[in-house]
Amino acid sequence: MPRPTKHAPERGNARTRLLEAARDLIRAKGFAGTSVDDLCKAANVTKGAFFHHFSSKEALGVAAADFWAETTSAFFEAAPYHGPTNPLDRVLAYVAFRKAIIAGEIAEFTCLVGTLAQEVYASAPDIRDACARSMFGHAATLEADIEAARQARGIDADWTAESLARHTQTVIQGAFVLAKAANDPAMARESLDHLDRYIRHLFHLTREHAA
Amino acid sequence: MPRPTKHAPERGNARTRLLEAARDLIRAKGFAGTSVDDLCKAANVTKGAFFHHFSSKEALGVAAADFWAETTSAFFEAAPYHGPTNPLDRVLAYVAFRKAIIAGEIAEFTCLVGTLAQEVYASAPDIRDACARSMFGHAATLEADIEAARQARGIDADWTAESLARHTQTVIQGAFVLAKAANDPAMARESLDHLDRYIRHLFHLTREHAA
DNA sequence: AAAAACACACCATACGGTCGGTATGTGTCA
DNA sequence: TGACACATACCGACCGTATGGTGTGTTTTT
Repeated sequence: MPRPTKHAPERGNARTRLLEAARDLIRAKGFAGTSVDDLCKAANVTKGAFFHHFSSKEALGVAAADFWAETTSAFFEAAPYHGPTNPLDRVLAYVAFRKAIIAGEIAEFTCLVGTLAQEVYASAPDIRDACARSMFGHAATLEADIEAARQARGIDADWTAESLARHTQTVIQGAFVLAKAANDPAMARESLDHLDRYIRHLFHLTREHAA
Repeated sequence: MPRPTKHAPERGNARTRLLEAARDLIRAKGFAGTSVDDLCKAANVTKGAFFHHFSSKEALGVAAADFWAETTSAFFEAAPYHGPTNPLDRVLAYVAFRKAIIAGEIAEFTCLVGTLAQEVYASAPDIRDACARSMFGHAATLEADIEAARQARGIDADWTAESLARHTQTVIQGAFVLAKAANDPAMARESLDHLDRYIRHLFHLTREHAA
């Protein structure tokens, strides 16, 4: 038994709890709109702990983006869309999966690094770059399947796998913006249908083809 | 001659100058990251003038979104993409125009209401709704041409003009997010090429078709 | 014993907002 | 036409609080 002491929150994971609080609060209120005190309250730690683990609020922003990259990587690696043996089917399954997880509270399915980058791209280059690493790193995980599908189906494309992979992220990020403006997740799902249709067109698929 | 007085900035347009400052500063630093003092300094007015014209900072946010809606409406109405006689050509010309104006400083070509909505959608519903009006109002200006093109070309679509019009905005908003993260406008233009290709596919156009 | 992981009181400043006052335009009526 | 009343536009000092950040001390782990 780990012998809990007088302190209710377990010691040694304040950093993680702060990063989780950052992930949730920043998605709901933005970076500048989330104060250090807010984060400490949500993580159930004091300011001392905060500045013990992060040299500044901006440093937490960088760490939060890195944390997002790690957790989402693990999440998508474990996701079911890798199942199909056909590369193109995996790509379409990815889009379907992204659509499927757009449900519930907006703050819970939207993207931390998209929000963060849009807000601080000019005032906090370190955070922006961490966001870029997460976003484009995730896009890169799609490239191999897209390229394999392109060659397998002999598509003479005037686009690259890299470019199409990035475009999927464009649509997803834009879908989040419209969903927030309309306060309606359906607005985001709608655009993922267009993305699905676009990819099928690129690969000369009929709409009946099952993903 | 209007007889200028001892005051350097002309009297009577403080409100407009504040809205212009808001448009520029919020796009660069975000809403929460822009203070009332920042706005006053940029507009060359005092706080007294600010709170004379706006009851609160949030009220300014709403007014800035409305101001954006007005100015962009005028801008797009006067834009050259309305030239072609063919509705589909006008739609493609719109996409080309949107691509063409993505150049220079990021803060200067990105969308105020997209940034604003993404940041305050949960904490300031009034601002969010004003952003939605601007964004979806603009999208609606494309619907007629899309629908006309669909009928003219006899497309049996499983999508609506309304939905495709919104999707163009999704791609544009997402393109801005990626451009900010990568700190590179080319990242945004790239996705507009995919949007152009998608629309051509939807309408069974060959790539050679000139817009 | 030493280092890491906190807690907490405290600080300087920046923030949104208020308030009393002044300058400028505008309508009205003799 | 001019004088007065009134409204609008704007100024700038001030207020209470929230903010990011610090310093010192205490607890827990190694």
